[in-house]
Amino acid sequence: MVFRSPLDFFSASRILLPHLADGLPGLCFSAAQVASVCATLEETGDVERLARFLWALPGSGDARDSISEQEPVQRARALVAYHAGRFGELYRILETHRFTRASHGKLQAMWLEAHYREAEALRGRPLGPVDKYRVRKKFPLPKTIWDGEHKTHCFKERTRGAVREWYLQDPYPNPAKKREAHATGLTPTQVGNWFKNRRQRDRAAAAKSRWSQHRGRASSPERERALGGTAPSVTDTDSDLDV
DNA sequence: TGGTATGATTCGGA
DNA sequence: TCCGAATCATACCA
Repeated sequence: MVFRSPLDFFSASRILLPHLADGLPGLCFSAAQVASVCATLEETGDVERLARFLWALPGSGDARDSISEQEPVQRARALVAYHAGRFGELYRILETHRFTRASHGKLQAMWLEAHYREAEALRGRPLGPVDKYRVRKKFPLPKTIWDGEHKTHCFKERTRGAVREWYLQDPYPNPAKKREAHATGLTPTQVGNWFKNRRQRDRAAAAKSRWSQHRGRASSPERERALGGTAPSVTDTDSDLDV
């Protein structure tokens, strides 16, 4: 019989030698083969089988140590802990083993999702985007699953000042002007977004101030009703609101 | 923790 | 393709 992979071997041995059941991997597989089985089971999404396989690995000794050095094995342990809701164990695995960049995405998702679930259970309600942001701030990703690179969200004050100047000159920049913005380190898309957001927020502010003036003049409930009773939409008559 | 400012994204319309 | 509107995501402050 030819086995294409350790997983084939694992499957076949369970059929041919059921009395040995899951006791096989620790006895028969090299650390590399155990890692390969873990990776394959993880890929197939068969977490239950993965859990049984891990459970059957040697609990102590040199064999265990060499198996534990394998990244796919630690990744599998983390996955099983996550699915079993053993979040403490998941965090310990993620914090105490250095993972390669290729694994970061998946492990980061697990780290965050586990913390979200704990926070949800604690609060008894689903988390909104802001709640999730706060959870992320409270439990930053460990360096073992993150390259430490921060993404900047806000533009530099100098950059913002320059774009503000252009906006005052012309709130509708042409493509050439957007490309000019390259000097500030922004992409044309970023410049376009900035102008679009600025126009939208200026219109909203103008509409709001017009509305408060209206309200100031509305002295009776009848007049209030005549004006519609709600603030005018920012979609109304933009022409006279543009900066 | 709520409020707010700000950059990015999505979607429909012209 | 560009626009406005709505909304999301992130960051910060009180």
